[in-house]
Amino acid sequence: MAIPKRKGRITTSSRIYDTLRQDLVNGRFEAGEKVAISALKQQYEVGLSPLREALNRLAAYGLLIQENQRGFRVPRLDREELDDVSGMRRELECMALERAIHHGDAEWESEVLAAAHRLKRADLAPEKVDEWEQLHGRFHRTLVAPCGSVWLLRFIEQLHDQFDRYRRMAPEIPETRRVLDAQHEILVELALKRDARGARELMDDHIRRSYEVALGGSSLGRVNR
Amino acid sequence: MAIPKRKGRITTSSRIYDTLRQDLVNGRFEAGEKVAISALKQQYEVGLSPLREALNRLAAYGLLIQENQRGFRVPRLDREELDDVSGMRRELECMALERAIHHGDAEWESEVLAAAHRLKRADLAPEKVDEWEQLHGRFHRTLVAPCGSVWLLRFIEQLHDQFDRYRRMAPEIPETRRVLDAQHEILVELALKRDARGARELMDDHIRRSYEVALGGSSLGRVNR
DNA sequence: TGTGGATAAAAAATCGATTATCGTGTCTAG
DNA sequence: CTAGACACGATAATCGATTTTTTATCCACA
Repeated sequence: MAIPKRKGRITTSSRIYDTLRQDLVNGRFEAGEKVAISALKQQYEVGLSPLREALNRLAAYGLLIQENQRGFRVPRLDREELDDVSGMRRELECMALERAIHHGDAEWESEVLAAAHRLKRADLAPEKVDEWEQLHGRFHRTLVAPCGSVWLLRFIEQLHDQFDRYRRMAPEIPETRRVLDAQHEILVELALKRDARGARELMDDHIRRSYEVALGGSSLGRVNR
Repeated sequence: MAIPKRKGRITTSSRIYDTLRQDLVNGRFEAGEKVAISALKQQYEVGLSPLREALNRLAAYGLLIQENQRGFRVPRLDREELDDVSGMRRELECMALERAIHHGDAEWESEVLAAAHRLKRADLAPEKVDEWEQLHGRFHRTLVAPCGSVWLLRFIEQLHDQFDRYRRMAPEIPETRRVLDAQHEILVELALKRDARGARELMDDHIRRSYEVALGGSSLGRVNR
């Protein structure tokens, strides 16, 4: 994979961090797999130091597990973990949405509308899935952006990344996909109408349904525990 | 400062991480200060690589700010930030306490009692403040431990560290200190009585009062913004 | 057959040195 | 004078090699 070299004040370390984060969220690594540092080194064509710094950051962020003297591992996919992440997403994202609806101004309304539109118009071709994911993430971020708490946003982002590890493993369920997409539209409506209560409930349902989808993948739905 | 050279499966990197984390939380660095890497290297007697890895982790954790090509800085103390941290602490810690009261078993009750007792009996001498802080942190962690969510605990821990940067700068207010200590006792009572509602409210008040204390330090109380 | 222990191979962590970038002060053209 | 180019010392980032630790392998011996 070619990594764009040379781009302003970007350090190798942060470049490889971004790339790895994407790849981890998108499930390009086997869950539970041990990270072969020297393999990554070759694969991404970076040196050891920036690579290790990136891995350290990813571990602190929760996308890797660091074990002293025995390197890094990709966290396993675990039913309980998914339950936890989903539950917290519901708590925090609903909280944030409610606050955003209180504080958001006209500019926010415009951005929400724009983000929703871009998402709706996005190319659904399988090879463009990354692009769709990008827009989807941005839509959700835009929605809660003016919640007034930097830390809340930070936690939500983190949970999103965790959640997406599961969801992106899961097979598509066209039926549910349609519902989820429709909910995006309604979320916008409710947000613009400043219906905090309604938006909150819808967001809760939205995440619950996404959870159902995420559960479908990675054989966590089965009784394998 | 001598760092204990423990054997076992501890890496230099994680050792220096723990030490720096402590020192950052305890305000041993000037807020806003630029981290002089080579100075730390000497001061803590470690190599560059493990030191940089630790700094990267701390930045991902939120105790440092990383700016590409210009190293690391200690975050400034900022009134809005403290408001945010306190607000989130109230939301999350109350949530966790309520859940812990639901799920906690007899073993938990014992541990809460023990932790509270150790805290109460702790030496209050100024040179033993680190020890008290240790016990205080452990008490709060024990209280919410069985909340059922690993991520919730993780976030709370992170917010605690942020909060303590402010609180430990602040001057003692013996009056308030007495009230806060008394609240610890009552929190235990309410927890054992499984009075979720009451405990929640008290925890909220507890954090509000701590906030008042934290605000006192670092000249954030003044209208300097 | 299985267990313990020595040892070799592999991987992780760390070091010492090099390279790239920033910040600052100085100089010069306009 | 002043804006901009340039050079240089300081600092951050990265590299290549070395040390330390873990993991795998093999063999003696009960």
